[in-house]
Amino acid sequence: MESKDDQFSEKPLFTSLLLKWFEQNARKLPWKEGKDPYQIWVSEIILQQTRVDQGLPYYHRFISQFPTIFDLAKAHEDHLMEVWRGLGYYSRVRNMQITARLIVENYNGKFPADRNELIKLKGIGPYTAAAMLSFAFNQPFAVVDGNVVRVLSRISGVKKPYSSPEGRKLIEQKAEQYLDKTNPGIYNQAILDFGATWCTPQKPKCSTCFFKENCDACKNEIVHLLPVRKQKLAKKTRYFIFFLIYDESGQLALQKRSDKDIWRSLYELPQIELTDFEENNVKEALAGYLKNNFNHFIPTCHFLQQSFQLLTHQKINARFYQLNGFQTIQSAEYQFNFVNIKNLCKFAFPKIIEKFLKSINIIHC
DNA sequence: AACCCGGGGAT
DNA sequence: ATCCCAGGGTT
Repeated sequence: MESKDDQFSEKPLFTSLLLKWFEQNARKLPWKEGKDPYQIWVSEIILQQTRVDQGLPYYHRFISQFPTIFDLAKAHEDHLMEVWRGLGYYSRVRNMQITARLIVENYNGKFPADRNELIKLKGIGPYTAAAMLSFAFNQPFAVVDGNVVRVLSRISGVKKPYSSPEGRKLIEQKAEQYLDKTNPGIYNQAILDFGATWCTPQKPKCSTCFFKENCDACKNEIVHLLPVRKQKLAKKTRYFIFFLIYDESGQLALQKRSDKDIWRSLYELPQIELTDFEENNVKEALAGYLKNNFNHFIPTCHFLQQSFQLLTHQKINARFYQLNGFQTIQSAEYQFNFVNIKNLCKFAFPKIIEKFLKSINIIHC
């Protein structure tokens, strides 16, 4: 009686309040019903980077198609993909079958209750291992997923991104500190449900939160700023000038891009890259290019058009010029090749090049 | 450490 | 459009 109270009061305040919150607010989810490691594993893999609402119907279908790990191990790949279709991240299900076969072969169909063993399995990383160990085997491992990072960042005011070594250390330390080691499964479920339904990314329910008096982010009114995400690299802006060059027989000059940069191994027009499109800079670059590459007979140079392309990490500015009066005899050491424009369809171009070639009506595919 | 994998819901 | 989701594998 007294020991029970002592035990309760020894828990961190956050832990006690979270467990109390969970008593009233637990989500009912099918994989919480039993403690079958196989079903828990299936649910955790499905829920990687996937919302519960989205994954739920897939979970039911998966379990009905592959009720045991033996069914999964001997399933045909087409059947797997049919069940997984539309869920995304398809390597998840391929890795599942690799792991299922290994578990059947080496472990008689039963997952080992050992983190060092689980973590070796395809598709099981730190999160999924902790989830399986705590949910199925009641071992004291704290889950750390997007929900947990958000909750802990806010209540503890962690301003380092989880992706940084310092941020990761802080969060993992807090996760370990708050974990209820006597009931790790319950605690982990609680913090996941709390993150998913209360301490949400947008519009968290701070005004009715059990922890608002103690939450660092809430007290300092920086909830909306946490967690700090890894800074996306600023979009680099690049400036290319592409040259449309025909030889005497009407063939077009192309060159292949290197393996290092964007558009690797695609084809493009002969090109120079500038630091900007400031007028004098462009003039100098053009003059230099013509002088260095066509020193016996300088072609004339006409501006055709300008265009833009937005990539994930880069903003591309492109200008296109046509060079007239090119003479093949001087081309021996050029890095580009001349291609019959009838064959242009065979080459893979960056979107911005393809768009240009279509705009001047020399490819149609 | 950076990049890749993906469809979908919320804003 | 952008963010983010019960992350993990590869290079």
